[in-house]
Amino acid sequence: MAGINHLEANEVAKRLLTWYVQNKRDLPWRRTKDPYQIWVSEVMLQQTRVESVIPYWNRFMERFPTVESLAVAPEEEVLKMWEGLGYYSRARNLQAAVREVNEKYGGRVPDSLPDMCSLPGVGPYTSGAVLSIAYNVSVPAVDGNVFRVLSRIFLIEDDVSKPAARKKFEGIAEFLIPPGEASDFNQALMEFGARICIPKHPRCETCPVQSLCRGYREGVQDRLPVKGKKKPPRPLDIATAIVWQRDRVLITRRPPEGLLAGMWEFPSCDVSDGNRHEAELTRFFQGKWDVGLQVKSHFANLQHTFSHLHWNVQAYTCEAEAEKIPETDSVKWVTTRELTQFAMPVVHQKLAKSLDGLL
DNA sequence: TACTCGTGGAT
DNA sequence: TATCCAAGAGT
Repeated sequence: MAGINHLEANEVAKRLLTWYVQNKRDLPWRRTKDPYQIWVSEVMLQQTRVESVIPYWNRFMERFPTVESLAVAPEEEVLKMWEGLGYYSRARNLQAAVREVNEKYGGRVPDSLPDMCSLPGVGPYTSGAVLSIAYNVSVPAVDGNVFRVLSRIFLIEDDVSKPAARKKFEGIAEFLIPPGEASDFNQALMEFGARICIPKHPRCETCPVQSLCRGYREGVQDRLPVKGKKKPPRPLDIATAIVWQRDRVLITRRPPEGLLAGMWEFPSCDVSDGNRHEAELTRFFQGKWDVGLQVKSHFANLQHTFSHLHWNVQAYTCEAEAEKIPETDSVKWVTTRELTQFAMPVVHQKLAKSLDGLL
């Protein structure tokens, strides 16, 4: 292995493993060896904090405890269970993958890398994580923690935001795995990164591998890993119509692909071109349902920032001829009570919450 | 390769 | 307050 000898590797691995066994957190998905349940946890944990995932995973396991229970569930119910977690294509891909496992593999989660990796939503990290953690297969599972930990210990200055860096880190991570210890060791790398070798101000004073850490020795641990800077979110102006008909309000379902795919929302349109919101909303309803829309009053102004977008949402209370807007698979008239049954993005949940005062 | 795709918490 | 960013994958 490039610049790392066996003695060094063995010592680093041994100390991380020992530290993990003595210090690991009691997380709910660590109480099971069920590959499906571990898989679900890994998907939920993608780009998401442990504390956020715990209640979602507990509810999800209660409702969908097995591959088959998730495979046969209505997609809308799965999405509702995922509401608030973000990256909703994870839920759609997970169910598609589980259905594939149910049919092609008789309901047993694959224990081979090619099979696992071919499933939708299962990439190089998740496939390695499930195989190693659930089946103890000796494959690497390189996530953001592992990039950070290895880049510091071995002083690697490759830009980890570039896909090319992954190969090098996977090679080292695999090289480090003590024979027969893939499950604990891969989790040790991640747990260590989450608790000791943290992004800012790493706790080097209490670090079990301090004496072996090249980054610490050179005093550069705070500048690792090397990572390209993100672009700021692009601003987007949105106009939203709160359309009432007696005690019911109009909601529509977003398209099955793209931002917030399949989520329900109050009818909205992009008004970033600077046109007047009333005119744009009226045109939107005219084009979609061939119905007139009366914008009554400004209702709320909400800001919401996504990874790459910044929404400025202006919501208006409106009136329209409800008879001309029939319900379909993607159009519903619902009471505020029924609203809670539909998966909505957080920004529209906030609008929904403030609707109660309107009735 | 670079961009898309959410959310809430830490600094 | 602004920025970063957390157990990534798809295109």
